Amino acid sequence: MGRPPCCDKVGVKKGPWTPEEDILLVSYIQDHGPGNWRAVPTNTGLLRCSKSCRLRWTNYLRPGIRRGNFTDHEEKLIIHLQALLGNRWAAIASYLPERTDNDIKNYWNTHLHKKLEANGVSSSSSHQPISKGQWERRLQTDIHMAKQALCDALSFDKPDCPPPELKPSLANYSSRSSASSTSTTTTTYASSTENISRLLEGWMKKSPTPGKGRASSGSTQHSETNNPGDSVLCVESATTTPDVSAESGKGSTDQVQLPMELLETWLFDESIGGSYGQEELGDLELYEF
DNA sequence: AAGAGTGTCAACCGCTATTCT
DNA sequence: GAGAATAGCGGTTGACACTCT
Repeated sequence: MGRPPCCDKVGVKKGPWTPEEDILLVSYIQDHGPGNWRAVPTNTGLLRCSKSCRLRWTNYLRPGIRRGNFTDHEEKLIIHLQALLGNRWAAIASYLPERTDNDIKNYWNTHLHKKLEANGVSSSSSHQPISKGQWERRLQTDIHMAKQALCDALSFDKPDCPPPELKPSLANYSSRSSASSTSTTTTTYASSTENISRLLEGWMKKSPTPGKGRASSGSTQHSETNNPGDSVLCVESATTTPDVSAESGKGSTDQVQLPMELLETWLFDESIGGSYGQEELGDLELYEF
């Protein structure tokens, strides 16, 4: 015996969300908080399946989301992380807390991938300069080193620092009046989030931590042990399978803190699969938390 | 001005891991 | 423990907007 179905498959509406539907969803989440998605359609009267409600919330209605106008820094960070993690968009999105995995994925597919190919730079998903096995062995070793570094770091009595999604960049952003003030104006409703963000302001003030999902909401992605100013990146590592390659993207994961110098090694050392040489990456500043 | 071609992105689909009964 | 549903992820699609001819 399993759980009851989340929603009726019959009569489920598909296609673009209307403002009315968004308001219904936001109002409900304002009162109950995100999560328990199977209850959302029945409690709100929305003719949407729970999956669609969750997607709408995490990708468009959730507070603190910025849409469009990727900065140069974000662009380069995405390129770096894609080279490192492959098409693990949720993991990549966890390093850009204002962006959703779907947004990053779209941006990669429509802009960055073409741009890199035009420049003759290969991405890790399309071409790897070393064999997968080689890369994985090196990755395993480095993850081990990173874990060791983390253990060492934990042995110090350092104050906790917030996970990336709570870092000042997001906090500053979340306090802005409009989540889409920098986005390109379009005529489609879905891209016009200003009205929604206004709705959400009240909720943001009284809600402690929106979202409790995995990578897209980010709350389980990051250890709370890194400190402000520490040059580390958080990278998931597979614990149940050695297949931690970019292609896999599945399997249970745990979290290790990558020292920035190690990340730099990964990123710039072509012999271990760093797809981009220093000259290609230009003046990228590595993202520091 | 109109049709064709191309680009963008919101949403859906199918899958796996996790959770629940 | 088994089976079923949910949550979440990445890949893909299709509608719309924009550009070109």
